[in-house]
Amino acid sequence: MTNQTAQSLAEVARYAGVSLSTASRALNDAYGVSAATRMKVLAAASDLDYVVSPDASRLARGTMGRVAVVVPHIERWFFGQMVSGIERVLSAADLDLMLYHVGDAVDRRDFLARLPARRKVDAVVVVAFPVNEEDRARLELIGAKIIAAGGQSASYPYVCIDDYEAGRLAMDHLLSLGHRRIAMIAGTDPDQPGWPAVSGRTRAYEEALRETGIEPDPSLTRVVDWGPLNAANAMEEILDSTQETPTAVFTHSDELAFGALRTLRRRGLRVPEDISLIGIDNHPMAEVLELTTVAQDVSEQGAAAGRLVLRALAGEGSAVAGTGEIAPIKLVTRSSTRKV
Amino acid sequence: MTNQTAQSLAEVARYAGVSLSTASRALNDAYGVSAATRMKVLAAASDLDYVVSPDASRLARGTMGRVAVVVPHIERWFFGQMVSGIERVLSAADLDLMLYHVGDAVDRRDFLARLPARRKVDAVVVVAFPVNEEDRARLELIGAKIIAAGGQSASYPYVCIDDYEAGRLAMDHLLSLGHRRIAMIAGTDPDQPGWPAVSGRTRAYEEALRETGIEPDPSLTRVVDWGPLNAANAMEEILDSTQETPTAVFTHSDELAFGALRTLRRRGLRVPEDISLIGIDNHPMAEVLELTTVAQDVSEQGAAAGRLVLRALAGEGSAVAGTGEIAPIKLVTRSSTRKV
DNA sequence: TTCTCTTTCGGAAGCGCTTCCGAAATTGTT
DNA sequence: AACAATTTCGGAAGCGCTTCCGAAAGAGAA
Repeated sequence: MTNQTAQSLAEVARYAGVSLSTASRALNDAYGVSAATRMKVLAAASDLDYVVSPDASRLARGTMGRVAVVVPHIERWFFGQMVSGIERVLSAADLDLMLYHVGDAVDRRDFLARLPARRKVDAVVVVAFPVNEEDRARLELIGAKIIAAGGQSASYPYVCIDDYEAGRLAMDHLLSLGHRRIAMIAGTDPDQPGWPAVSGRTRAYEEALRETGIEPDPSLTRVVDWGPLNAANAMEEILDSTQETPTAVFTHSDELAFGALRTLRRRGLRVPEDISLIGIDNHPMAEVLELTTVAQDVSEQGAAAGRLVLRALAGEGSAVAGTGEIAPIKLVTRSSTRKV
Repeated sequence: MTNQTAQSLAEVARYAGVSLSTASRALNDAYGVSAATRMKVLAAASDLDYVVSPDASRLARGTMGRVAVVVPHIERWFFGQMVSGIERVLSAADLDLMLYHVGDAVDRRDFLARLPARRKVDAVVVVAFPVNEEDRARLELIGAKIIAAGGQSASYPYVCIDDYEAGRLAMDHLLSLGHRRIAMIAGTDPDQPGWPAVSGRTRAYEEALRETGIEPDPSLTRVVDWGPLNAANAMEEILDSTQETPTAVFTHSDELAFGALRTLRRRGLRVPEDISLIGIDNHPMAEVLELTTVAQDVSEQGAAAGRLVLRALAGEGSAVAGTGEIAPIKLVTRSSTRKV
């Protein structure tokens, strides 16, 4: 029974003995076609192993059924989690996800100059990545909704954590353990010039200290590109540049903490006996390395972003500019921190 | 100068004062249209901020310009790297990448039942993930090329490492350091039933031992789902179930090694003083944790897979079934292994 | 200057589908 | 049984583009 495959609706219609339009209706509308003929068409379609060409369908219908997801780094944990969450809800909604890697400023320019005008997508999700007013305007002009994930925005709906709160959770934890001399390794992305240079996490560090009556010591602070090795170097610098070793280190992310951890171990400093260490993320390796951290569910944030897309496409008012979701965070105490 | 945007080629043609067909040719063919008129059209297009609708273009042309990338886990390092490499070459070739997450067998069934028939893509790259003969046939029927990444296949082009070789590199390293009592933590994916149960890495373990005159001891071996924590447990089991502690541990991946490392540390076993540890991958954390490993460049494998796609689409004979690329691997010696 | 050979361009068909519109068939009403 | 109200279905236009084909225009040859 090698039943041939139908490549077009026309073939199915002919096979079913109805007109093209009726066949189309049977497959979609479901109205204006009798149950009997619908069955006939459906049977024919199944017989011929036919499925509509979504492209032609959309061309005629005028919608895309696709959403772009733009990430600055595909390979990092955070972005993988995010994409995974987004994919989950988009695929459930039968939307296709087109992945775009936009590394540096050049890429970004290129991407925004091309995709938008190409009207290939109904929406674009930008992950931890800024879109300026002009680009936003262009995108909206062609009817593409914008959603931000992993970063706040006044111009479009977003989902992210409260970076300041996350920082405070970490810092307050250290302070409550009695730590006073606390170093910080801050993460930054040189390729994202538009991104707020000083994140809420840094602000949290400074304010938490000041509220405890401590003036932040610049020699205890380093700003590095995300990545464990950079943090490892920063940790060395910090240890070298100060006479009095800090009793705790707050890093902007777990991956930075891992790097710091390496340096500490190499220097013979035990964690947490000699020095406490805390990160942010709850990266899977954090559990393995017993790192105390501020947990966030990135995959779930991705899912939330996906839901924002769905709402925006449905034209619901709830997905308007500035409407954001703040994802929950939570201190996860492991054995990398202890009383001073 | 709020120049309005053109939504269709027709508008551009009118604006440029040429016919629709001429405008189309000016934008594509580049043949059969004089330089002067081409300039006119190009100027008009630029004036009106116009870009062709790739969908309509493809509908008319009959090609998709898209390739599906199917991964069982988006969020893991390996897959992130792979996708990142694929994306790099596809986007350079102006192909869109549609990402599909296919977790378990149900997803797989669903995916293969839908996408193929939907003729949405020109090719599909399956990452570390089996496609049976029937599915392959269906995909080819609709003209979609298949490429495998991170796994071998007799039915379509692939790119992967030689797992056996990788395992041998690791095992031979340990053996050459004098280790004789070597444990193994093997990785497996319960959601990938079609995947070879016993990978080349396991075979390498056994053969390397036997060649040295050692009969593999089952109590020194565990097979776990990928993920550090599982490996941590496996490591505990191994330590518990044997009187004589192994002098070295070979894990199928670095992430498994990380988990094993945790257990070893907790048990007070020093690496490498008391026990040597080796993995496969050269995961970024391996450098941080000083793990000796067998390095592979996964991103580059992704890029290679992308190139295979390009060749397959170009109809080149070099991308035929079974034609594979074996990516290079290399032992990276760090301080987690030493002479026994 | 007249007649070919090219080159350049417009017309029109068609990609596979949706959907408006009106004709035919069916059902209900009196 | 005759007529109106529905329902079901086919015809055809059109989504935005590509491309074949042939006409018009320009260039070259005689």
